[in-house]
Amino acid sequence: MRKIDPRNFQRATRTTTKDINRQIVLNLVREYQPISRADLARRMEVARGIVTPLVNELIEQGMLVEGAMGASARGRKPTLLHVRAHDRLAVAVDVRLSETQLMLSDFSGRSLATEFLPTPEDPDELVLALTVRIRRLLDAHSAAGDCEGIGLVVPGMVDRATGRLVHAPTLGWRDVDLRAALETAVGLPVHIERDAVACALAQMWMGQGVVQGTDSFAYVTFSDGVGAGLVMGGHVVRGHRDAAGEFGHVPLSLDGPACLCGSRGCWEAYTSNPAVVARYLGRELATRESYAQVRETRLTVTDVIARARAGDAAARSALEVTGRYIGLGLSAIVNGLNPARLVVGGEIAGAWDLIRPMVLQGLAERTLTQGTAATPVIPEPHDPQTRLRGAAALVIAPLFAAPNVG
Amino acid sequence: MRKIDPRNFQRATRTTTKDINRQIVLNLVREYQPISRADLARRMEVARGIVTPLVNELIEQGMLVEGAMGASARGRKPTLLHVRAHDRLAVAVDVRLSETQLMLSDFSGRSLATEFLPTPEDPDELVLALTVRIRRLLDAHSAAGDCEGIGLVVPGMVDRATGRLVHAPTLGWRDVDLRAALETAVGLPVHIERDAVACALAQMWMGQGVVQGTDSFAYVTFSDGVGAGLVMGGHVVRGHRDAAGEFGHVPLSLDGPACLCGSRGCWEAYTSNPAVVARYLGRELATRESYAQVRETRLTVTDVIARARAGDAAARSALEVTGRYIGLGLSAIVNGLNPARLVVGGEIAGAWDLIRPMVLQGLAERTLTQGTAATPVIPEPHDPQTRLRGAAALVIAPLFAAPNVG
DNA sequence: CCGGATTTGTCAGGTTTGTTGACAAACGTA
DNA sequence: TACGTTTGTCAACAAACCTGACAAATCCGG
Repeated sequence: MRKIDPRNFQRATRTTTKDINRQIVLNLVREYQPISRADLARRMEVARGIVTPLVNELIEQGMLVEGAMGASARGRKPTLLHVRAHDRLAVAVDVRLSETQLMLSDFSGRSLATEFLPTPEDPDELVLALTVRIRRLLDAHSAAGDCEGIGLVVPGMVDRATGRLVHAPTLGWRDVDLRAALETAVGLPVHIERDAVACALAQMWMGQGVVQGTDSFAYVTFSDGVGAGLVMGGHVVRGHRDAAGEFGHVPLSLDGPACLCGSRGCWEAYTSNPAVVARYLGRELATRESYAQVRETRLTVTDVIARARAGDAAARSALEVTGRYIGLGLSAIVNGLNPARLVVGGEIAGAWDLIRPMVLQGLAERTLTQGTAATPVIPEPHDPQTRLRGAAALVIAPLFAAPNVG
Repeated sequence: MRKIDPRNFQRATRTTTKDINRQIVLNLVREYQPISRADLARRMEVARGIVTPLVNELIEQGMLVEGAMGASARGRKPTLLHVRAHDRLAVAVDVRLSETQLMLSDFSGRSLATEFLPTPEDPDELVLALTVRIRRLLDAHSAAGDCEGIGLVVPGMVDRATGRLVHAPTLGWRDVDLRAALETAVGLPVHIERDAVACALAQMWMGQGVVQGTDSFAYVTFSDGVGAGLVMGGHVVRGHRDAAGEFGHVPLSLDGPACLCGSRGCWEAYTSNPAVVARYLGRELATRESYAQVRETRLTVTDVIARARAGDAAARSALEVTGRYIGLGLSAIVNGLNPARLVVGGEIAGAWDLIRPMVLQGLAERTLTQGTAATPVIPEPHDPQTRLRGAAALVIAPLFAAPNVG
């Protein structure tokens, strides 16, 4: 039940009905392909005569293609429809502190090529390096299809209206206009988004089905920082200034370990990758400097997980304690938003078998009802593809989204 | 940008365009009344010929009425349109531990009559008592118009699909089918909702403008418990099982004061009414029993506020400390959802002048950016009308909401 | 007092859709 | 080969937006 904003509404025109139905057809094909016109009509509960012009328009637009003839027990064989995906390309870029990844992807999410480069310290250099590599990538695969846009995933806050990267704490960048710079350099539309939101989009649009059938979930990433991408009622929740999802800074304790945000006792200060390593080392994250000291050990969460699997009791215990804190923090999301599912990403998700009981215990400790305590928590083992798929989704998803009216 | 759920979509029919535009007209009249057809056409950027049939349909439905002739500098005078409100009634019911309030309201939110009764311990008795009083109320005001429904606000979790009250901790009720019982007894449609959500609806639909022009805000109530009603993108966020908004149980400290939910250190345990009184009395809420002891003193937050105003330093200090905790907890909502505004309701909002600086300090302490730290916090001094207006909105709002398609 | 200018509300005709029902094409089977 | 079944298309109708014209109502200057 949405209120119509009398200052900012979208009037329905003569073509609105068709726009809506065309988009429904498109999404049905995407979901059930290969599928015939007659099948579409049955799923939409309309006569076949309505579907035909919608499909033809989508074919003309280049969104759908006709494929082979299908099988049928009796009667005329249907011509099957597919989403046109294999000759439409998107460049996905994932900027992280450790490295920047590029992927050339088709519209089904299939990867055609991947590249890595060290992330430069200066954002201008990044734009330069990306431009060169994207051009080379597109030249090398020009036969594969046309590229329709670039999706750029960044570890920090974004202003969608202007496309500026407002603040990326791990990179130390502030107020950089990445979108405009890359758009003019490459000559393709650029979509920029925060990493956790992109991961949520990846689940929503290119996922393997763990959030299928749900219209609300939260994707929580544990990495250098902790953040969430939120989907409620089929909508991505971005908040008033695109700052929603920073659950990493809900307090677990007002005077707990120091957090890089400047506060103390944030969930992130208990569960981020440096926090896990510090816990394993028996060090306290009492000051900001202690983060640098932990980093200097060059020990990673992946190392800690490997040692735990090798029988290191201290590593195992550090992970289990972390698991409980993860569950405790998840309870804030569950109590506050009541999503149908929680998806947990990041390196620590690779140790799910080790931490699962503690996560669920922590979650149950602070949730209010049995129903919310039973919210399924699904690990997504660390997979660089997720963020890249999210980056591709930035280009692809808008073409499939519902038109907004009312 | 919403994804169309291929398993649960709403196809557009021949009348969808008109349905959307009719609802837009209705909302424009509601916002700008009195307003002429020609003005509506200008605001919608369509020809006047499109507006006329939409308006006539709404008049026929009984949603609009024509009023007096308007003034005009030159040319023919317009006939002004109004939302038909003064002869359409709704019964608003607010169930609280201390007492249950009834209001007979017209569709503009104007109160025709108010009644109070002590809340019975048994839900069946409540239905009985409500039935008698609602019938009497409607008989007494039968000349004022027809009643179109009952809005029921309860202090607890609700299952909207079945209309059952799942759990109301302060009342000690579990799994009560209030809606069905009241519907059959009175013979009018009953809409049931959690109190914080109803308060958010009151702001959204019948508010005095503090959230006008924003499509996202959180209404946070501080009373026996602490809860929030969330509105994001014009939508009320209810979550997967109508349990969203329970921010009262985000932890401020994992081993803080005991909370009635069974956990420790919840925001609620620092900021609820009993917590404020306990703070003033210098008592710790270490166990569940301590809540009963605090209640036995019969001291209320209103008393504490009065004493603070009278110069009681301990009272003043208790309120200020509470203010900081309120701000600290609000930061979780701001970081997690980034609403455009926060509205604070409950008794403590009546002491806003005393606590404001501490609330803002607490909020700024834990928010990530200047932008989010500057989220406006608007007090709504305790006003029993808010919840009752929210109850009325449960009946009224669905008639004005946007049709859902796509 | 009258004609022109202006604004409002309505209406007829054109266009674009959904909707309905009919029909040819394609296919398997008796 | 005849028949039933299924698919895809098309024509006729209805419902909505859209356009442009027009009558009604009002003010104002002469």
